[in-house]
Amino acid sequence: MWIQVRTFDGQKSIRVDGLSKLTKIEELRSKLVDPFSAPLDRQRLFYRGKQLENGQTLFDYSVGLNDIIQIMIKAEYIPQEPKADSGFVSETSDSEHSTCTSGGSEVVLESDDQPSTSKEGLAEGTYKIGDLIDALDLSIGAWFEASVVDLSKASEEENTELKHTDTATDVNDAKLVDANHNIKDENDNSKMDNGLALKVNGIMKEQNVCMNGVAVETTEDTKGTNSSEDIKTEAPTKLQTCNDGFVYHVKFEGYEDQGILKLPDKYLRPRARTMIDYDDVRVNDVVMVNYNPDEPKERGFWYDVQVTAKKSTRTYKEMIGNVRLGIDANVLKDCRIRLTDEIFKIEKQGEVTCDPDLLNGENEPFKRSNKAECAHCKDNPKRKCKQCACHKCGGKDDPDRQLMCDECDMAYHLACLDPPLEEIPDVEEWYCPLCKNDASQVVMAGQKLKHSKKKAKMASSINGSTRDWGKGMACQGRTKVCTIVPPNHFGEIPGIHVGQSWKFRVQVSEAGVHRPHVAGIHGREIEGAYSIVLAGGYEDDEDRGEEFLYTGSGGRDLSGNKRTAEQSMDQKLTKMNSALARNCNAPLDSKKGNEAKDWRAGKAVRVIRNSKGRKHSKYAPEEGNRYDGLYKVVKFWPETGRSGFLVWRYLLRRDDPQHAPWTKQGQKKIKALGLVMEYPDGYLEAMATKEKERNGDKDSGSEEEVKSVKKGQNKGKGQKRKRKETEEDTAKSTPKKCKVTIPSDIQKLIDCDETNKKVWEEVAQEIQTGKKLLSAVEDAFTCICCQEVVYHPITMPCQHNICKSCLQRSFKADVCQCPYCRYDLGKGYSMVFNKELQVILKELFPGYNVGR
DNA sequence: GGGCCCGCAGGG
DNA sequence: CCCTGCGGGCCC
Repeated sequence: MWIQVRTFDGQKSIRVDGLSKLTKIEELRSKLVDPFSAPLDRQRLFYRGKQLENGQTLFDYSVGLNDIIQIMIKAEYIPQEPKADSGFVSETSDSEHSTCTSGGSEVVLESDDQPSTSKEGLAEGTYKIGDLIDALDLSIGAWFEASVVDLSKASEEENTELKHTDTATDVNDAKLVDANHNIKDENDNSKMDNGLALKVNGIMKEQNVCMNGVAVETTEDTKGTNSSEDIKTEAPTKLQTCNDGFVYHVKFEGYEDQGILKLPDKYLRPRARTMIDYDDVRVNDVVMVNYNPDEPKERGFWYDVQVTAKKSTRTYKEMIGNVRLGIDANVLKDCRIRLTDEIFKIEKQGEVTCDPDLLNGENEPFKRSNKAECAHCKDNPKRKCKQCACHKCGGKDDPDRQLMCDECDMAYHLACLDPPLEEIPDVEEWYCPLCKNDASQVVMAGQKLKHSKKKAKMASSINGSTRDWGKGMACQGRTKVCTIVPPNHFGEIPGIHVGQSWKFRVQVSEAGVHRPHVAGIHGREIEGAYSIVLAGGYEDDEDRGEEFLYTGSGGRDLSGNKRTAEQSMDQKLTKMNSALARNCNAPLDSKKGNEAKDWRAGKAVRVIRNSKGRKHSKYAPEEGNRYDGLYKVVKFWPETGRSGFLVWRYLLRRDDPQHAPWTKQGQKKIKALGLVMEYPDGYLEAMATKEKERNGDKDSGSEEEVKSVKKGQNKGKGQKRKRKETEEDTAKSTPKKCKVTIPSDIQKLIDCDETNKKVWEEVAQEIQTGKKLLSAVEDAFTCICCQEVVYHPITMPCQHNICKSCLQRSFKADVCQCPYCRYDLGKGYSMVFNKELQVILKELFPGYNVGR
């Protein structure tokens, strides 16, 4: 086995050969000393977030074949003269100061509510304490109902910066849902908002960032408020927000728990109270409406909008307008306002009263409703909601008795927890059952691994044997998974050609051709068998190439952790044996077996032949495993096998338009496609180093050989090499006419299409001499069904190129499968028809619904 | 060359 | 969770 070791910066990466799963970490380290110039004690190794410790094995950490281990090389310790001032002081003071001052506002957590010392003689402010106003939320630019709770003379600092006081300071409060839940919800919302970073009230700390963009930095332009002269007197570089020299301490209605915000008069105005009828709104009017920039059909927040158009029918009224995000330049153009039953006049300061006493009775402002905080339950207090209330029971009762998770922010009733809690726990952080890591499973750096339940149950740990599992592929797992088709896919795998071969069974599994590593039949009892491997594992097999007799599985005693054994009991038609029988187009008879009348109508089985079958079969490949195409089960029956025990036997017959690999045409195609044995990544290199070690350095020829084999490994490369050879050949024999290379498709046709070979050679020549345009033949393919050459094939979603006439002849719209490989085009999984195919299918089958 | 026996992945 | 298995490498 081999793995990759890479430095953290990715600069250096090496392959380490000669490992086994049971290799100890210290042994691995010794192999890294030279390549990384890293002494043993300075190596730190990491895999999947764990630091590898001496004494453990690669298997303990589940390190697999070709996996990457990261190496960190510790710096050499050089004792230094201690310095007098080691950055201690600057570190703490720095972080204290810089927090929360990012935008135009500052969040200040005051532990005790200090009364303002400068309150006397402040009655001349624009607003009075207790005034009912609308206040602008700077982060989203919407107006909220608020009231003035205090005011103070703007200091020099406050004249330029907004200040915010948060009253929720109790440590326990931070844990309580009531105090924090809203914040969480809004955070979630803001994630979804497209760059608008919409949040309620700009009160959370994070919002300082948002404020930057929306309001504060654009205060030079003050067209939205009263006295612009004041501003002009100020130095242009300094941000000016206070017009009357006061800052108002404002409480937002419905968001009281989020504290008091200090705002200048510019961001305040008398509470909206006058509803305007839709019909009275004129174009160019500026009014306040409810709008949701993210979900225009839903309720949102209250924004000022300049109406640009009105559209109405008998039943529906809407306005088009430019929504102002705040009082400054940011505008959302041409928004459709649908909530036209609620349009408010924008009140001007000084023209109306803000005094709550005077606003009583008929004058009392209409309570406006905002966007629901919980998108799930729309804030319906009667509805249970596991998103905004207890995540266990959904109950909204007892908010004080709910705990919020510090990871997912979901709330839980103390009583809903298992075990239930009596009190809010006195801990820094609390994690809900879904987020909490099992502390017993966490491995700290330097700690030994916790033994896993799974590994404890394995044979190796039970019998305590010290036997090594080998340095090869015997105990390796997959390094890739086939996702092109589901595991229960019948028929051909797109992209896999007849004749393609793999050295190891695990690779065949990775390719999706035959998934089990050891088992001969892959299938499901009630569905059928998808693939089988012929490897001469059962003595009753008989291989005649186009047809063969296969033996079912079972009837063996596998005790002692064995994978194979001699027949020692009768086989049964269950599990995989039953699966294979179901491929036969005949009812399942588990006593006598059955035979298909129309054998081709059965389900196709992919057949893989393994080199081990060579003992009895001349059709087996020389090396590894070869995909031989699709076969059908003609009949199945029970019989007494050579062992004297009953075995189930199956007759399979080839039914695949692709030529078998042992035929002349098959061979040609394999050659043309450049198919060569595939080895696992790094395998050949590992073999080469092994060989080198065995021979010493005297024989370097073997390595060369390996390299040349590897070059041909990749199909593409093999093809290229082939093409290059032809080019060179032609260059030698005929004078060079043109530098244009023959397109690979044409080359393929020259190689495979015996009957039209001359035609294709002519075409190739025409291309090379510039007589024919490349684009005209780029689309030339052989139809996978009739093998005719077609210029514009129909490419099925399974990548098969099929000519129009073949598709027309064999495609069944009601079955909806690729006529060649029976790839399910419609029902099984989400396959998307390309446009070209859609058009063609519609043309061929007028009633067929291709658009899904 | 034959015996031994392991993880891994798949299905039930 | 348990049962199954037409691999594969190493030791004798």
